[in-house]
Amino acid sequence: MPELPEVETVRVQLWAKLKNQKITDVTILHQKSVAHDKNFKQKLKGKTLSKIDRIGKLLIFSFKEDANLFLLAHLKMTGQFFVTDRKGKISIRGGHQDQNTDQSGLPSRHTRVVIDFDNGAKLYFNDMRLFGYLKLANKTEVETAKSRFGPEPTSPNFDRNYFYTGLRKRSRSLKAVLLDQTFVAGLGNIYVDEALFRAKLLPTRLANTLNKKESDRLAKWSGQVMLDSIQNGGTTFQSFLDADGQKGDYFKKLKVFARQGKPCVTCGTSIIKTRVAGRGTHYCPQCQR
DNA sequence: GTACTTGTTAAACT
DNA sequence: TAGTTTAACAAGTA
Repeated sequence: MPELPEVETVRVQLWAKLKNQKITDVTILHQKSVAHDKNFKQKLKGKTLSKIDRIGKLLIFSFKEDANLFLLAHLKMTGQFFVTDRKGKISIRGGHQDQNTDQSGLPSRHTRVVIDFDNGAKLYFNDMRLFGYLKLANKTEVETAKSRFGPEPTSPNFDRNYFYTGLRKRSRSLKAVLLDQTFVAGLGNIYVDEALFRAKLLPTRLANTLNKKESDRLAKWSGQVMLDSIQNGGTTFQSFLDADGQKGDYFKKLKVFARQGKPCVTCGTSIIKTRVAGRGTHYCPQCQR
């Protein structure tokens, strides 16, 4: 489940391998993965990659030849990018690990799109469950897509008053509110649980019951857990692999996620796993209130 | 065969 | 109108 830190890690690595490279060919193996766009290949061929941006968990590719053409990429649950070099050797794996790829090489049975570049690199988009997508968009559509994202808690300019005001007018659980990308962008199931543990707040706590101090604590940790993860190359969980097939290191630092039944690192109480806002949720019943 | 997994959105609801 | 809830998507694992 790639969240902001994993997507950011992938963004940096893709740019390192593909910057200013021209697309020489596109192979679509599954139409759904390109939003059923019949002109996908024709529009991309011959375009030179000039930038890769990210907002929340969405990647936005720009091209030198056409300022009104963008490629939006979302990995959703099981999307993953691979890049191979001229010799076919894998130089990037990022996103959700596809067990099959290790055995059968590329393209694997979950490869949905292949993009060839003129330096001999190939970009593979694998997506087992087909939730992810590569989608072409114009400037207006990109602006619309961007407008649906709230601010990122990782930003140094993240506004704690906006956060507090937003919490006060929401009657849902903290878990649901933090997962809402229109309120704050970038957190997914893993980092929501981790941020709540560090802020000592229960996932079931209703957002409008927090005081300013608690809100500030949650704002701080929401950003900090993701920044820490980026520093460690993302989280590997069934799973995320980064450049050169390296596993993200952050998994080792998770304090509650996937630790149900294990002792809380702070107080030793058994970590609980339950369901909140329709999602698997982990917390310490002693430390979090 | 059944339950369960998750990011996002559309639709129905208050 | 805006916030909330739920189903749906999809295919794999336990």
